Amino acid sequence: MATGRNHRPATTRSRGIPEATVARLPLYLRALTALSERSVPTVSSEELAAAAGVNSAKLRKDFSYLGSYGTRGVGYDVEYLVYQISRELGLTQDWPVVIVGIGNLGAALANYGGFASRGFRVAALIDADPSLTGKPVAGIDVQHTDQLEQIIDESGVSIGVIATPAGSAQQVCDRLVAAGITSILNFAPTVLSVPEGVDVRKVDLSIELQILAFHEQRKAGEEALGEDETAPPAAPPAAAVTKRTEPGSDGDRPAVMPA
Amino acid sequence: MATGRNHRPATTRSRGIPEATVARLPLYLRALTALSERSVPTVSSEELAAAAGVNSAKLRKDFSYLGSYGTRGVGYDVEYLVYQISRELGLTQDWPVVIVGIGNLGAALANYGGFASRGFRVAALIDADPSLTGKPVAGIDVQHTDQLEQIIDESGVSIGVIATPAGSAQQVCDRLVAAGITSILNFAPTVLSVPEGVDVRKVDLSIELQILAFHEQRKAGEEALGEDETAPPAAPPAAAVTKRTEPGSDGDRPAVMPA
DNA sequence: CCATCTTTGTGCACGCGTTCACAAAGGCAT
DNA sequence: ATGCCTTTGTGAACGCGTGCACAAAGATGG
Repeated sequence: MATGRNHRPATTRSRGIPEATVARLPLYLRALTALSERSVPTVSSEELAAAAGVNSAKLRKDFSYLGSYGTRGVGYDVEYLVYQISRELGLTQDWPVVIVGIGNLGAALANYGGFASRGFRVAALIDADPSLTGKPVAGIDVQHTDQLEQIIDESGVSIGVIATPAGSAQQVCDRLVAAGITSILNFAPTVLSVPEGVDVRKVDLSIELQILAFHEQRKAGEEALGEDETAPPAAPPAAAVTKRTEPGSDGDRPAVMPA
Repeated sequence: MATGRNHRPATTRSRGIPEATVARLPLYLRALTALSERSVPTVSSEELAAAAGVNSAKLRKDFSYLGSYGTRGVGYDVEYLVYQISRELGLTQDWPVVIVGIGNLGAALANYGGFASRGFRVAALIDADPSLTGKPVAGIDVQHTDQLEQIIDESGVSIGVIATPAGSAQQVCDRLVAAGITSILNFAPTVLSVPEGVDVRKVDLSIELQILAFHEQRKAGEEALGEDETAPPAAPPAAAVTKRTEPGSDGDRPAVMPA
């Protein structure tokens, strides 16, 4: 089995900044950017917290990890804070990104305008389908998987986006890592196995919907109480379960992949 | 200010099941489905944990919240577990879903085959652009925003997906909620404000990339140690910051929206 | 029927994250 | 200059989540 890697404590305090705080910095940055565009000079923690959708105490503690950038009695200087957070997140430099798997989702990602504005630049598009090779998507010619290593080597990208079917994801991942990629954003519904030192973040629409369904069911169950909620459908070892998923119809493509 | 809502403890133990466990159930379900398709009858917690990318102790504890579905010395019956988790997540019933905002992403979502296999059915597509009205996307005719309330009322959906630009998101959200939607998956880069009882989950590609960039920067900084890492760029109140984001270019559209 | 071996289920401890509450700090008006 | 008022920054408490480690349970072979 090719698993067992990719398990760090998940609490790696990178330079003393808690992971939970890092995950919220982009939220603050977005809210601050909006304020900046409206030429608002300063904000209080209360206002900014409301705009970011978090607790004000949490926000202040988050900022305290970055340093004392506020002024008591006044608040935070918007422009200065934008810069500080941008710098902390590493957004003051340019991050070339390669997208592998130019299906419906990959194409959508390539067209995403929010990349450039945050310092992310789509450096290359790669797909295994020969019929796509050479065709422009979002103004960039799609290149064939065969040249993956060469492309990464030449463009010097360190962040890869995987938007391939699940079946190819691990293979693509391995090649990306071997070619020098150290950060991967994975849209394929698979658990990727990577060596230590490589970061993987995953986005899975299906999972989010399932979590919503859980809460939705709970809400419905509370209203119409007294349903046949607790009725064991079959014997534990007996396996006469209505399978909803016919083989091959799912778990094969990432969220948002076309047919 | 129209904020201050949408803040529940985030630790709502729905029926005793921790939120963190609920978030992992879809992972287990996916791994189990794969095993089921390979006709594997039983799995141990160790094997399944490896396939799902989690700790085996964590997995056992997660399952313990659902009940004692395993057999000591043997493991878990795959089919039975698939059913139990599906039932717990509410996937044994059909969940009609409405997608609002048929841009590049919305269209990609509409084409996503993983919906149906998990019990999610795209009931309607809605967009504000009149030129899209009536045109089929993924076999479904796009309908105009004017009919939003009517559509939701007739189709009886309870889950809505927002893939509109950020500027329209809150307005769309309000209308969805008013029409009876109680669960929202938000792709727009905005903090949605919803009344109590409505669940919102957000997916933001830009945020994920920024988190990756942070770690990537940290990795690079550790290698090339001794950089001018700690060099305050400007005075705090002075605001001569190189703004990377020109107004309107960002924060206006959800991740994966076309131009 | 008994012994052995595997694997579950969980009690317990630990650590991170969140929140409260308040003292310190700075602006501002008088 | 002085006092008041606002807001930050943080010490401390609490709660959830995670992982260890082991006892209980059941299957399996003799």
